Amino acid sequence: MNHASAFDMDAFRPHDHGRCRRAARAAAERECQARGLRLTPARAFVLDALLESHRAMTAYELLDRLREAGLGKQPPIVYRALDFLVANGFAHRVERLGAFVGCVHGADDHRAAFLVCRSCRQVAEAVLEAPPAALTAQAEATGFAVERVTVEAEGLCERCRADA
Amino acid sequence: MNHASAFDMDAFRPHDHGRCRRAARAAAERECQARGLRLTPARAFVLDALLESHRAMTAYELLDRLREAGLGKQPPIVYRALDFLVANGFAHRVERLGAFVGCVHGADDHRAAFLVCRSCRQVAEAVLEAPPAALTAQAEATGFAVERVTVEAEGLCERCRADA
DNA sequence: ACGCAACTGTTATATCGTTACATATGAATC
DNA sequence: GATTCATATGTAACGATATAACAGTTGCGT
Ligand SMILES: [Zn+2]
Ligand SMILES: [Zn+2]
Ligand SMILES: [Zn+2]
Ligand SMILES: [Zn+2]
Repeated sequence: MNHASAFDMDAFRPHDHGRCRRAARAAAERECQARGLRLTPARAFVLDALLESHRAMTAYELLDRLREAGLGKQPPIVYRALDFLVANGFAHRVERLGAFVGCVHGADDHRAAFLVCRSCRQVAEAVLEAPPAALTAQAEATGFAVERVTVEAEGLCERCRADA
Repeated sequence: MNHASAFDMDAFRPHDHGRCRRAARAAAERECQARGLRLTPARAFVLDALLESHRAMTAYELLDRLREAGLGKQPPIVYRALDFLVANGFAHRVERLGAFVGCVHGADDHRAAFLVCRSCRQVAEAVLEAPPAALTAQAEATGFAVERVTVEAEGLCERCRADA
C-alpha cells in the first residue's frame, strides 16, 4: 500500500505526526495542482495551522494567527480560507464545537466521522463506509434525499481519562 | 403496542400532528411527575412552541415568543429552559443548525439521529440502534470513551424537492 | 495591454450563547 | 408559621461564531 492507514494516523495513537502532516499538506498541493485550484498564502497558512496538531481550532484562533503572520485582520479572510479548505475536502468542520480540523485522509472523496475529546479537543477522523442503516431506511421510506451526513462522537480520549 | 411508532410520527409523513404533539407533551409531564422535575411555565411554553411543528427553532426565535407571552426578556430564560428540556430528553439540539426540536419519542432514553431538510428546516427523528461500527471500533482500539454520538443527515425532504 | 474571474481588504452587522450577580419561589424542617 | 436551603428566575453586560456588502487587487488567458 502506498499511504498510511487511517489507524496509523489516529490522533489518539502515538504516530509520526511530522510525516502525517507533510503527507496531508502534499496531498492538498497535488489535488490543487490537478484540479486547477489555488492554494493561496492565506489558505496554505490556515491549512498548515490546522495540520500542526489534531486539535480542533476555532475560526478566531486561526484569525489571530493570520494577524500575527500579517496575512489578514478581519473575519472574512479566515472564513473564506476555511470555506475553500472544507469545500475541497482539505479540512472538516466539527459541528459540535463550531471548530475546524485538518483532514488527514488525502482529498479523495470520503465520508468522515469524528471522535472528539471534550477535554483536549483533539479529533480523530474515521472513514465512514455508510451512514447508519436506520437513517437511510427512514430517508428512503419518506423520500428524503440525503446530501451530507454528520457523525461525531464526543467523549474522553485515553490520555485525558488517565489525567482525571 | 401502546404508542405510535417512530415511523407514524415522521415529520415528513402526513400524520395526526395534534395527537403527535399531545403525546409528546403528556410524556414530558408524566416524566417530570415521576422524576420530581418541575415543568415550570417558561419550560412548558418553550416545549409547546417546539412541539407546535417539527421545524427546528433557534433560541432567539423562542425568546421572541417568550417575550410576546410575557414570560421573559433576556437570553438566559430561553437557554435555561432549553438546557432543562435537552438534559431531560424532551428536546434535542440540531448541531448543524444551532437550533432545537421537540422530541417525539417520549422521554425514554434513546439515541436519536436526524433527517434535517435544508430548505424547510423540518426535522425527522430516527431512533439509532447503535453508532456506526467503524466509529466504535476505532474508539475501542484507541481507548476513547464515547459519551454522546451525534448523527445528522442534511438534505431535501420530498416536498421541498417537488417545489424545486 | 485588455478583460474577466477569482481573490482579498474593510466596515459593519447578524446570530448564537455565557457570565455574574441579585432576587424570588418551592418545599422540607423546626 | 418561621427558618432554611436548593432551585429557578430577572437583568445587564459581554463573548463567540459567522455573514453581508462593496470596493480594490491580482492572476491569467487572450
Ligand atoms: Zn498526525
Ligand atoms: Zn483528550
Ligand atoms: Zn407530528
Ligand atoms: Zn423540506
